[in-house]
Amino acid sequence: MKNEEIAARFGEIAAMLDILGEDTFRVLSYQRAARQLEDLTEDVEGLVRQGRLNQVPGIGPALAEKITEYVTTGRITYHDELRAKFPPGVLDLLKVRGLGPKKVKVLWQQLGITDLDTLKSAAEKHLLSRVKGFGEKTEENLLRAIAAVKEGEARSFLVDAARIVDGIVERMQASKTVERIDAAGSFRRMRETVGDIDILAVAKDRSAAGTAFEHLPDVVEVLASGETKVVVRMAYHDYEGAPRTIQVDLRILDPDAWGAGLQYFTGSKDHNIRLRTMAERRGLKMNEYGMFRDEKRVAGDTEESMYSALDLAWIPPEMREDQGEVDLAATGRLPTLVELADIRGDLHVHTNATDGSEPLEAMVEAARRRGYAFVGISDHSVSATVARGLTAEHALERRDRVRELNRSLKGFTVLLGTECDIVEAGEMDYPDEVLKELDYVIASVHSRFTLPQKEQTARVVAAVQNPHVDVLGHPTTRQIGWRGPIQLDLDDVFKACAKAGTAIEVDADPRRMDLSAAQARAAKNAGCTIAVDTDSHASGNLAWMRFGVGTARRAWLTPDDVLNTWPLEKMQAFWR
DNA sequence: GCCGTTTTCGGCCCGACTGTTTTCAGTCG
Repeated sequence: MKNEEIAARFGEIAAMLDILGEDTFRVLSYQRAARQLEDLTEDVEGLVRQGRLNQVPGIGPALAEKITEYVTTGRITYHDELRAKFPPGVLDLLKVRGLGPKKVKVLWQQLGITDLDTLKSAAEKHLLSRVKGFGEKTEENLLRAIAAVKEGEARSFLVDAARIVDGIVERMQASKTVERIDAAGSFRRMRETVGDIDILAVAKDRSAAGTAFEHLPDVVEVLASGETKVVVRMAYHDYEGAPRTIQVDLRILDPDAWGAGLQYFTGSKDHNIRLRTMAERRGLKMNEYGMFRDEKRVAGDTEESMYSALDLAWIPPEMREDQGEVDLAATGRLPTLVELADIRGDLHVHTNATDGSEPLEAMVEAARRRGYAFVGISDHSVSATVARGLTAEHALERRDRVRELNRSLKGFTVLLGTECDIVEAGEMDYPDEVLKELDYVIASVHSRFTLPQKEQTARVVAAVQNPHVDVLGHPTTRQIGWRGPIQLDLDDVFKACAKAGTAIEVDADPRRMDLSAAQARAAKNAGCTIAVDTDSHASGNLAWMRFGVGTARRAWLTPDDVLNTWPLEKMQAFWR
């Protein structure tokens, strides 16, 4: 998909225009288009072919032309021309917290600073404070911010954000300074990673709440501290144990503006812009304090009241990305999204027979305690040597153990499956005689990641067409922050899955989130059934289901679309 | 740059906070 490549170029164009001092609204147009391209469910190349680019909100004639140019020639002349005006490194300066286009321009054109290292030494030598608009405090702040950029202030995994949110909510409640507290922002929308955390609170004594927030354990820096807003950086260890930091914003709201604030700070930006435009046409004014007709507030205590003032049904946060959800809400056609409570079981679970850390019985018990009706055990096949994959004999050996468990468990079913490697050109790692003895088969790519798109696609399509294969596991194999996706024509894969009756997975491992929400939505539109799994390697990982469901909701999936919400018999019939 | 059931031109979200300023520009979300 060239969507991301074009989005990245539009982002750069926006940054360069911004530094050059061009019209802000042109800059915003490029930024908006970049966001839309990132979230697009369709391959932009297809849209170009079908002449449907103008259907994408925020893409007009000028941007459509640039997209078409990139798709046909692999470059955007306008982008190249702008780039030629900028020394390499200047755009990196924008990543520094506190540096925007205006200041970067001054640094570059007045001081000749074009990269982070030069900026650092200039700040250390106090060369910056000689320039108008820069002072001693700015130099100090910049040095800290440069260090943060160099440490790779990456976005945080959803699972880590959830733990941080829970900790903050618990401690702030214990401090007795807040009457109400909850998280908004991209966390509430369940984006696969979050850049910062937005916490909203209602407090009688605002400054007491702010002070309590600033003094939470793990706060390493207070970035801003005002009457209604406090911003801090917090240290944490990610779910794999690596030390990291994340920015957390606290907004303090009036009780009767709770819904308005929740709506406003949940976003997304584009969703809110669309609502504000609607409000304006109705002679209403909409902001984080409420919905107003002239000076009179007509809504704001609940989110529902805000949407209702615009004659809209309440829109689930996961759908608020300006992808057509507002139209559906206006006409009462919003889908009933899948919920965590709809999930009847988890189909992607490993044990210590391969690379999991706990025995089969422990994983079964943990799944049972979650209230599931079934769990599928899917250990690796023989070719997965790093994961100590099972030989065919060992894979089948456990059938008796599972039968025994199923006899002793009331109202709960253990399914014995496999996560079987797709080997070579799409053959399965186990022979058919072995696959047909198992309750179900997940087929996954764990090798030959660098095949060209044509071969890789043919390989995966061959695998999903195997009559014994029931689920395609983590289809793109991407791992956030580490490994990009394999080259796959997902449209072809989706078509093949839909035709063969093979489900396709949303793997909720925080690093995978594979399929992504946009891809899962495209899969649904292609007629695929989706399995939402955790790929658990320890019993604690089963809780990742919450984030898999979040991704499914971002993909607009209903319970009907999700295989593992179905009754066992229906699911097994689908497999046959 | 985009966009339109009052507009094909003239709008485009706007408030909070900081730092350096001495009344406000820049940044952020």
